[in-house]
Amino acid sequence: MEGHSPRVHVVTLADVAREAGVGDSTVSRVLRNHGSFSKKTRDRVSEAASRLGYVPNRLAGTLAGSPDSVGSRLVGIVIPSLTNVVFPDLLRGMSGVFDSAGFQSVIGVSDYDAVREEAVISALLSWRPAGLIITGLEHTAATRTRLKASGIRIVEMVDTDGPWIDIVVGFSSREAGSASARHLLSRGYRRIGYVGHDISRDVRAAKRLAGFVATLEETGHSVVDREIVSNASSVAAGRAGFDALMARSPKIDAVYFSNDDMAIGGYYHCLSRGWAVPRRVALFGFNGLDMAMSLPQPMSTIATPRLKMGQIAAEKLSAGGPSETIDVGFDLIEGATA
Amino acid sequence: MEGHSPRVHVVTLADVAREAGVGDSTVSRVLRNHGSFSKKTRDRVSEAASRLGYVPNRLAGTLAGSPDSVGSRLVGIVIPSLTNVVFPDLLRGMSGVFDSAGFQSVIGVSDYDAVREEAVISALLSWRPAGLIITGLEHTAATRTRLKASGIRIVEMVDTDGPWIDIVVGFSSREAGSASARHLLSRGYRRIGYVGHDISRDVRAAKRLAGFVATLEETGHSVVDREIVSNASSVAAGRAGFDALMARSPKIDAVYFSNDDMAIGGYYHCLSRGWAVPRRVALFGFNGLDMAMSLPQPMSTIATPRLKMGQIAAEKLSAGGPSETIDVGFDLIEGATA
DNA sequence: TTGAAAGCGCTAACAT
DNA sequence: ATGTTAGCGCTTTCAA
Repeated sequence: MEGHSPRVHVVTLADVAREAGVGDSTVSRVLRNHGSFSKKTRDRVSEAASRLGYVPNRLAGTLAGSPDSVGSRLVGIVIPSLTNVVFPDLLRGMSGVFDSAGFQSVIGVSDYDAVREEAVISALLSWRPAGLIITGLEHTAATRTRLKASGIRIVEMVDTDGPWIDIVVGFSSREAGSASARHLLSRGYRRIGYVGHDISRDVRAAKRLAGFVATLEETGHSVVDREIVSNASSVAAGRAGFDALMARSPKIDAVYFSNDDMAIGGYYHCLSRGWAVPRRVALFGFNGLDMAMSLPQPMSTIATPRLKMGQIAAEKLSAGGPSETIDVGFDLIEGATA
Repeated sequence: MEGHSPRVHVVTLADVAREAGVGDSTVSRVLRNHGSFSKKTRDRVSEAASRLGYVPNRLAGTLAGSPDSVGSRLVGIVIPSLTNVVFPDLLRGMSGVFDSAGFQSVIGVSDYDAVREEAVISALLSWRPAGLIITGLEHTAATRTRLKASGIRIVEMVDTDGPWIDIVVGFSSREAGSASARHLLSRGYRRIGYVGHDISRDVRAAKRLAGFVATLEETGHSVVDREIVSNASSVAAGRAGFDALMARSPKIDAVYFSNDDMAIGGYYHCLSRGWAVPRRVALFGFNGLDMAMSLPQPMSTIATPRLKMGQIAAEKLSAGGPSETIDVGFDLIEGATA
């Protein structure tokens, strides 16, 4: 800290009060437009405040605030990753709602790791947020306990398959996998492969695969071969995985990908190889990304209501109703690739 | 709030002190591992703390903290949008640094609007952050004044073309545009078009275009036709804009896009039309996204060090050196599309 | 090594 | 309608 800051005196509420020639509490009332005061004092105060460039200290405000109003106008958000487009979309959904509600969000990234998540949640809790929005239902026992003990609103978003804490907003990952399997079967594909990214960390991708496999097996079918790349999902990873899979099992007639990024990689590979899609091989993704739906042949995939989930999660957090589970569902997109 | 919370008593430092049979300040010292205390008390205190499930209240801690330690372990981040992949990448870069430094980040979205930005920054400032990372150099006069008066570290990231406040981490958008123009000219393209998204809001896209046009004109050339779509940038928008442009000016031999998303749309259109790239028409993007580089023909584009910018921005914010401008540069990728 | 006491900047009774 | 007085939960002198 050298560039500026010769120990800047930050303007406080007391400074404003002195400047306006009124008491502290009057300033507080005027600035929060709460309680009663004459029109004249209102003007004097707001004028003094802006003349001094007063910025209220929310830390102090929240600390002093009534013990009823649990927490501040801060909300904590925990997402597994910023790499995956899905999460920025969720944030975007919340953003609108929180903006109009006057909430600020503190964001933590768990990196798909329940232990890191525990640490991140502790850190967020120490800011005494009004509530927490977290991703998925898989948490450590300690996290679950601490969350319940916190007494604040907890929203778990994205997935609905499992035990929850307070409010859940999402859809069934397992069911999404099943629906994908049913679609491929109904189209007549029988030699089905899978290309996925590191699934030990992405629990929901694992659940989709589980639902997918279960549905195939219920009808006497199976995944004939699978290729798991060790990295996070990406177009490049999908392309490499698909290449490896098809080289090993060329008779495969349809591939289920862990998500659209991966599936786009597969599609690019088909383009390069000159393979007709879906004649030579059908492709099925997950997410319903813009990039995937705008391909020369729109991807067959499952579109998830990410913005909507974010919005609902934010609304439920700020509203304060009973605990509940909201299933937002998903849409199977019958694209041109499967 | 009904699900749980029959007015939960949140454990305070005083509770821990009572439980451990010591004074408040002792607990404070032990928990922050600062000052001196016997090994015995250390154990008693930390045991009591974990038995009670104590979560320190950072609001109170920061408020009480020394007036020297400007601000908390909170940093404010302002980005224009969450839609554009670029910004999550920047956040990701910061995330790692802040995690290890024990900082929490509060994020605000300005929606490419200087007036909204002003409001967002005020809101962030009210949490008394240790510093602020904001995007770009274009701010309202009021924002600039308030930022300077705040006395905290301010990092402006992404762009270096213009007047700054404290620390700048980025590259020259104008120069990126120029480099793109030079590349297309050196490859022999002469009938050059432009397809862009709403540029009145995205200042940096406008600067790139300005640099691009200036360089063409310096060498006696010009942009023969341009198509601006009114929406935000997306693959679909790029495709539509490119279609319109080529329908109107079919003789165009190269197109400069406002970014990779848009350029991918153009590429998809060529695929659908069966146009050979770059023979029929060359394409040039901006950003260097995974999606663009993994195309059957890797996109010719400019890759920007987004993670690195985020990292450096975060480091500069936490480190506290003199004001400075750090130019991280960019890489022109000689792909297969131009 | 430890405790007591004085705030940090604000809000919320309670007076007036 | 407005001022006065306690705190909110913590950190930090300053004594002991």
